[in-house]
Amino acid sequence: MIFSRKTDYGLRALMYLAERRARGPVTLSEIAEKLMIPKAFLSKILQQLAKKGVVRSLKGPSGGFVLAVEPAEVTLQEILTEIDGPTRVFECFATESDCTLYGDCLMRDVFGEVEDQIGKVLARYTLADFRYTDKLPAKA
Amino acid sequence: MIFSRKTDYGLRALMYLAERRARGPVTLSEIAEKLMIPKAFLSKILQQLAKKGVVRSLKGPSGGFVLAVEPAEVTLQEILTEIDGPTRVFECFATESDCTLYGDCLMRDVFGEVEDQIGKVLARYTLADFRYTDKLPAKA
DNA sequence: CTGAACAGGACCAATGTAGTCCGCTATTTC
DNA sequence: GAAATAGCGGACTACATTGGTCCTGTTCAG
Ligand code: FES
Ligand code: FES
Repeated sequence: MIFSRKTDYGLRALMYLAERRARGPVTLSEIAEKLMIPKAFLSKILQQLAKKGVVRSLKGPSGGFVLAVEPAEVTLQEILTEIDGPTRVFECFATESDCTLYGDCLMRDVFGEVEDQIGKVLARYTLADFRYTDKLPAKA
Repeated sequence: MIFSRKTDYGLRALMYLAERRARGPVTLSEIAEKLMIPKAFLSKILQQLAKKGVVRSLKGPSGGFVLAVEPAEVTLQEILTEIDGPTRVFECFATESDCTLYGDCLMRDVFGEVEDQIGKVLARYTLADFRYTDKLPAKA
C-alpha cells in the first residue's frame, strides 16, 4: 500500500523538467545526478513517459528530455497512472472460487469508494503546483 | 498500491466470526475450509488479531476463535490497521540525502491528504456492515 | 565521421508477501 | 492423569514484484 519508488523518481524528474522547460533539453545524466537517481533506472522511467507523450526525448548531442505538456495541464493522477498504472487498492482474492458466494459483499463498494477518493485528491494537483527548488542542503 | 491478501483473508474471517458469534468458538479448520484460506496462514492472521484483542482464542477441545468486539464498534480502518499496519501511501525516497533540498516539496502534503481521505472512507464502515452469506454458489 | 545522447532488450539482486512445517503448550473430557 | 483436541510460535521455503544493471543498438549535431 505505497506508491513505488519509480513513482517518486518519475515525479521528481518531471518537477525538474518543468522548472527547466524553457532552457531546452536536459540530459538524463544531469537529472540523475541532481536528483540522485540511478541513471539506468531513470532512463527506463523517462522512456516510458516519452511513449505516453508526457516528455519528449531528443537524441544526439545537445539532446535530452523536455517536458512535452503544460505543467498546469497535467494532473498528478495522470502522471501516477502513466508511471504505475491505475491506482488499484483491492483485489478480491476469492474471485474464481467463491466471490459469488458473497452476493452482498460490500468490499467491492468500499474499496471502489476508496479509489475514487484517492483519484479526487490526485486530480486536484498539477505539475505546476510543485517546484523543484535548487537550494543547497541545510547541512552543507 | 493494493491491500494485501492477508487483509482480504483477515477481513473475511472476521465477517465469518461476526456471523457465528452467538454460537460459541469456531475452529480454525472450519473457517479455513469454508472460506478457502490456507489453514496455517490463516492461523497466523488470527493469532495476530488475537494479540490485538479483536478476537479471543480458546485452546483445547471445543476451543476455537470468537469475535471479541461488537461488530458495530470496530471500523474497517481499525481492522486494516491491525492486520497490515497503518495505511501508508507514500514514502519519500530522497529522505536521507536531499529531501531537505525540497523545502516546499508538496508531495508530503498531497499524499498525507490522500491517506486522510482513505482513512475517512474506511472509518465509515464497521464489521456490522458486512455480512457473510452462506448461500450456495450460483453455478452449482 | 565521430562522439554524445537516448532506446531497448536481457539480465540480476533485493525485498516483501504468501505459505508451510513442526514441535510445544494449554484445555477439556473421560 | 491420560489422551485427544486445538491454538502458539518460530524457522523455514517459494514466489512475485520491484528496483536496478549492462550492453548493444540508433540517431543526430558539429
Ligand atoms: S467476496 Fe469477492 S468482493 Fe467480497
Ligand atoms: S523530496 Fe522528500 S517529500 Fe518531497
